[in-house]
Amino acid sequence: MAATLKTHDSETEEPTARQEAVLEAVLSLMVEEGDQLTMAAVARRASCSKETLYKWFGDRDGLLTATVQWQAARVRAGAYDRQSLDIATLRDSLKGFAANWLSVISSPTSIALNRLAIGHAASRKSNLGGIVLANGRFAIGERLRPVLEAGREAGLLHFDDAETAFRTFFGLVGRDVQIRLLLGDALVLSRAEIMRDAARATDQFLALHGAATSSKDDLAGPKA
Amino acid sequence: MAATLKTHDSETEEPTARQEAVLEAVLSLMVEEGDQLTMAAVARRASCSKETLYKWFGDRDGLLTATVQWQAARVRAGAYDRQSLDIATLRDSLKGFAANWLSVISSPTSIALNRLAIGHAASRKSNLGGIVLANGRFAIGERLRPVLEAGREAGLLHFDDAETAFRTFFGLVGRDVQIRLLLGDALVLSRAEIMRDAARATDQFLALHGAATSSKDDLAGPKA
DNA sequence: ACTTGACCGTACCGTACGTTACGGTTCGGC
DNA sequence: GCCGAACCGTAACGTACGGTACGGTCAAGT
Repeated sequence: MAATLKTHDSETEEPTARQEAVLEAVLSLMVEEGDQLTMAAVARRASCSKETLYKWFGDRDGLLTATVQWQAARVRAGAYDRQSLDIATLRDSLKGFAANWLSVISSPTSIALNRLAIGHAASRKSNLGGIVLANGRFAIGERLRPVLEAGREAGLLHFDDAETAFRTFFGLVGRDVQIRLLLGDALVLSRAEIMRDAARATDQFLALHGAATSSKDDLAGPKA
Repeated sequence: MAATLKTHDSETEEPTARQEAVLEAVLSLMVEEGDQLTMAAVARRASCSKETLYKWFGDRDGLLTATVQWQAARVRAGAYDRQSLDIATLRDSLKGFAANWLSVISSPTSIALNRLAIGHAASRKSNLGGIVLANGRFAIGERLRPVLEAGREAGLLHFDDAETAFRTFFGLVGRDVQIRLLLGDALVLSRAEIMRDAARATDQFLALHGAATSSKDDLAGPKA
């Protein structure tokens, strides 16, 4: 028997294939219909009964939580290992992170998911926003931190606080993209544009924190 | 008689004082309860009848639209006139814009309003997201553009495209603040932090686009 | 063949909420 | 003092949807 996915709060058993099909249905429904994310619609789309939904996921919130967690688990891209860390490798790593992040936040799935989580954050219940944050913004922060630290140790980067440096990078990459997309702006990012923006953001970040411009260190954290 | 506010789509008559009180009630309810933004609750909070709400605003969407437009109209801060444009004045202008923007996006009102608009953008109806975008992100872009252009004409700034330069500034200022707040992260920005972040973002922007660092021009738009 | 259990499809229930209707009150104009 | 318009408070209606119950089907085990 596939135990209820939501026995506790953080207990995350792997969903079965059939259950994954249900989550896929939730996701597709979220992306296509946006609004009509009703239990009946999910059951119809997934060709399963509502009773099964409730048995597997407890309630509507459990289903949404499971969907968010499942999708979040799929997003993780491969970690960038620090090989011979020269400036070219570092730049490529940063560009890779930037391009990956832009791809994620501009994908219809991410947009729908973030809209859902934001709507949920308005009401207090069930921490969808926290899950999305932990697996999006904070996950990429944790994955990028070692790269930045390694860059600093190799003398390629200068900054005081890795977190602050990351947030600068985050801002340079994302700019107004996510908020515009969430608010329904018809902004399309082609693959080429993503690569171009990733390169631009990386160059800007290196201009601020790269070792080449040694006189810019203080920009990492002005003395309050 | 106070005509219905939503006779057409873009026809925006000024609300009367009493109507403003209603909109204020909507806003406060949105901020406090987040979720429970029901017509009955609005009527109760505003001490008016539901019938009056429907007479004035047509339907729920009309009420929300009127609220968003009314709030948007209040946000406009004074435009910064270009006096003697030296580098100190320019820096102060940029810092002022940054601090103002950070104050806006971190205010409970803005958070609630953006959540509402984002939730609405999921369903296709009634362009709340467009209104918020037009009066937020794009309005500040339009107001900042002349400052940037003047800075360039005065030889204080270097960039190819004002829009691109603005988006860089936007990213440096906002970073991850808005998305984190929208997703319910307990991030508090004190007045001092806002000022510090505004200064940091301004310094970073000037490091990228300021005339002092003449070798960084190409960062405004790398050649694909 | 019979039982068991997982599951589908559908009908059903209760509630929340948008919307409408209506009686009562206040107030400006005559 | 009377009338009508604007408005308040509340009740009522219809619907959408979360959640539950139940009968029917299929497959596996005995």
